[in-house]
Amino acid sequence: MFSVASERRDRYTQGVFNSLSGGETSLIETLTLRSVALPANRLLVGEGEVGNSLYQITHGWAYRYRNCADASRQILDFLLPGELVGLGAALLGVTDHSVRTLTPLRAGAIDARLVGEAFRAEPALALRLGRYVAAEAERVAELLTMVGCGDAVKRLAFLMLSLYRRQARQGHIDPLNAPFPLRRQHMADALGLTGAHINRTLNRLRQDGIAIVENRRLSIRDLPRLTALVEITAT
Amino acid sequence: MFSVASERRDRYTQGVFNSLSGGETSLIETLTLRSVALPANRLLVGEGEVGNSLYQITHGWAYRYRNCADASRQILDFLLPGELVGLGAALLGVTDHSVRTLTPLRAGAIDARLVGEAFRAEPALALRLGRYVAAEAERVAELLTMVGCGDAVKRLAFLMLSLYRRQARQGHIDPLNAPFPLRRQHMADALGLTGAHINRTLNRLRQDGIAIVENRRLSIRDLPRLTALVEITAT
DNA sequence: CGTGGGCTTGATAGTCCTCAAGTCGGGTGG
DNA sequence: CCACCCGACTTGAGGACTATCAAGCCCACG
Repeated sequence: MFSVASERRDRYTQGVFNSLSGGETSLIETLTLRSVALPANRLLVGEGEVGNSLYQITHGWAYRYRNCADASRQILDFLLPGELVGLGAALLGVTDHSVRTLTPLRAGAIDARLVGEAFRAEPALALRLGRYVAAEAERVAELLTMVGCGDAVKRLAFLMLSLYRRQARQGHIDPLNAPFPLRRQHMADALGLTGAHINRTLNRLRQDGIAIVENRRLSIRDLPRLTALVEITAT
Repeated sequence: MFSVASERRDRYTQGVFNSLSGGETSLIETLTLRSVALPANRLLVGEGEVGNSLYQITHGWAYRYRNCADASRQILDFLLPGELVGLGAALLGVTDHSVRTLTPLRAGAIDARLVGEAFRAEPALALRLGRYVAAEAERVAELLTMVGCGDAVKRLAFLMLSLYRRQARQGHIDPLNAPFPLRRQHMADALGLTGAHINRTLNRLRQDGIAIVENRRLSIRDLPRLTALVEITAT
């Protein structure tokens, strides 16, 4: 007897809830509330909410960001299928950032009490959640490093590689035709650049035969050189 | 009967281990190994270590950073007395960044098994650790936002305010004479600027009567304007 | 078929970097 | 106690990278 929710979990939750014990699984199932579906570019979690909203993405991408000044924002991380939204908020009690859908998105809403329950009664699950938070922090630190130390080419190469690898880790992905649903402005907001300059930089990467972004897909033409751009290049 | 370790903890651990239950306290005491003392500018944790090293700082400051290219690095966070070093590494099993002392430093080394034990047997302590990791991630996200969206003045104002507030939260600090042991190069590496430009920007803040950094101390002359620089300023 | 949003591209300007030389201060060894 | 020395700081000139602004284009959508 499988619920719809558990089938979904089997297929998509490779990063967080895979291979759980029976108690953990039943706890999660008890606290999984409902499934939500949103179009692209919708607010999932608003900054400053006293969020009881915890989601696990089943289909589609989203991104976390903070508003800066008037019209500018900083994208902190992209969220892929299988990943959690709002775990940090559930732990700290407040959300300091917003989350918005990048593509049409489906997600399972989970009762935020899962977190408290996990720490109280399911140590293995709690540890998993802790590691998830640490891994997320890891990614933000990596992005900060690139924004702080790299020029436009290096930052963009990093973003491409990073998103490609995260997808590849979950299953086979064609490097010549990987999903890459970011618009120019998303890349700009993630990397601390402008849309216009992103465009120029993409042109250069295309002309150099390194990578092409087209039609919301990424085609990596020269993985070694792309990797070299991220690892070696100074400014 | 108080051990040296527990006295230290009473006075300095306001962010992490304060007001613990008896079981938690005894667990920590069991796993607190020894005290270490280091001069300034020494490596505490090296990148790539399979770190069993978990510390709690008792005196002095340190900072986490990642090496970028050849000679450049990105400082991710500063670590103040009472805070933990190496918790992320203890959770994930690998360290992706280095930690270096900023001032002469004393710290208590804690057996990294504390983390596992906490999750297994002390849920309240585990939750506290989880929150600590989330708060640390929070700070990195905030720094990324400033580096991504702000000009030099805004970034520097943010850094001053952020470090001042973290100290003020732990006890009363004179805004006109707050500890600020960063060299130009540390500010540069944290904010994605160069030492030379940090210097010019500090000059402007001093000439505008907003803040002065001198002799490793920070003197905030106009807190409202300093705050406004961080919150309002666009470009 | 009109419209709007995203993309593209050019010209111009600004912020910040690079490089380099000179100053200052503190620590060390004689 | 003093001379020396090294690292940190300071300041200037020139240049690189990226932002800004603006206009035209293309496509998807209503």
